[in-house]
Amino acid sequence: MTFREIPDIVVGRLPVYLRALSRMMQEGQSITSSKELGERLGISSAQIRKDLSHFGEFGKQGTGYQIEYLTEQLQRILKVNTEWEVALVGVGDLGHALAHYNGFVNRGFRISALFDADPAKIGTSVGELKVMDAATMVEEIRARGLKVAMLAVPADKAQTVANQLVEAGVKGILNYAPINISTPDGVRVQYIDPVTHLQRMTFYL
Amino acid sequence: MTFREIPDIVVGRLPVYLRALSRMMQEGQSITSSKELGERLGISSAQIRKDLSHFGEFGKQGTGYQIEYLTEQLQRILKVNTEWEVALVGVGDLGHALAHYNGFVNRGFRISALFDADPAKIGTSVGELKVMDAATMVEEIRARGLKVAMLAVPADKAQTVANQLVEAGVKGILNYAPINISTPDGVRVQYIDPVTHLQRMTFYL
DNA sequence: TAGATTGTTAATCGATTAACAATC
DNA sequence: TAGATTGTTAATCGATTAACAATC
Repeated sequence: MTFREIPDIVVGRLPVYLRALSRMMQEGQSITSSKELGERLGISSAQIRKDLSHFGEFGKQGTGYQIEYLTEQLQRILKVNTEWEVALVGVGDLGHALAHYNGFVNRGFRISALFDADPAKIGTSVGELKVMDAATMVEEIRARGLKVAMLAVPADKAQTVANQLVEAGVKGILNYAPINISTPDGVRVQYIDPVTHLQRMTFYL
Repeated sequence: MTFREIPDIVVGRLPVYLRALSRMMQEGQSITSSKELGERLGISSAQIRKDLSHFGEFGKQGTGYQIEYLTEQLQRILKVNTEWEVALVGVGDLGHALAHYNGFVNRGFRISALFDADPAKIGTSVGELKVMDAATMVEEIRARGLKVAMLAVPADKAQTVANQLVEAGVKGILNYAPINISTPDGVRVQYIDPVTHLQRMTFYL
């Protein structure tokens, strides 16, 4: 029952459950079952029940799950019941799109600092934020106590910037650069590379 | 040895291998080993050898793998040795960023058609492409024979547009909308939702 | 040759599923 | 009560790893 024993693959499915539950709630539904949720997601009902059982008992026999209650519990488990302030490094096209993205709202994250090394970009405004000089990044992130960052810099800068983020105390990095980066134990990295996803599909075509 | 027997999880790692190999090649390296590649990626050397063994024998005992040769083979296996033309639906901030993204080059993909339903966007230029009316999408995609599409529309439009893409003959959809979509057998969907990735990290913080 | 590394087998490990008692 | 669905156990299934003969 301690966190260490929870398989990472289970943790990875919780956000997907959470997203589907939020959707159901938006649609006015108040109760669901592992069967219904599974059908929506293409996952077996047994797996959903098993996954949830790692964390406690959230349902009721014969009835299912109160969507609002289960949502709250999953948010608590994933620690997204409060809002994490996120640093965004690299304010190119992708960085702009992320800075304007309104999909973070109510899902536990808010971009609160922008950094770029390009003098032409430093000081400009993107949404409500001003782009700060990457040279001040370590200091700034540390002072604000930011623990999560998104990396949207070119591939050949990614490892260097990642090292700085680690130095600044960041513990989770969402890496948009199409390159693997290495970090010390205790620092998590997630990758978003559209091409790897596309290549995974073309195999089957 | 037929494709049906290859585990999907293995297919999912091939693009990662390919990316690392390209990087090594860029760095002027010409030979690598499963050990070295594994260390770069945080994967065991045995797993890399096992994964590759599903498709053939690409290395040489005592030496390792010729990076150029292995790259070619992986490109062929993933069918990215030629360029896929990709339709992009939804030309908001994210769509713009994707349209301008130069990371597709030499990795098997090229965006060749943009669609949006917003009259204010239809006819405008993004890069070298003109935004087309979403109303003509099914026809246009079918006529061009496009098989791959990226979906960057709001969540509440995603399923409807996905249905149209399927109707148009698309077999692979990269979905940026934060919602699960359902498609018939034979149509693959991959998801990119930054928030699910972030939530997966905060669990451990 | 000596050293290194592959491809593959068998063992281990872990994840998924089926089934069902408990119970709402 | 009858029907439905949970949480959990045990069985099944699949993926990873360790080990090593083959051989460059």
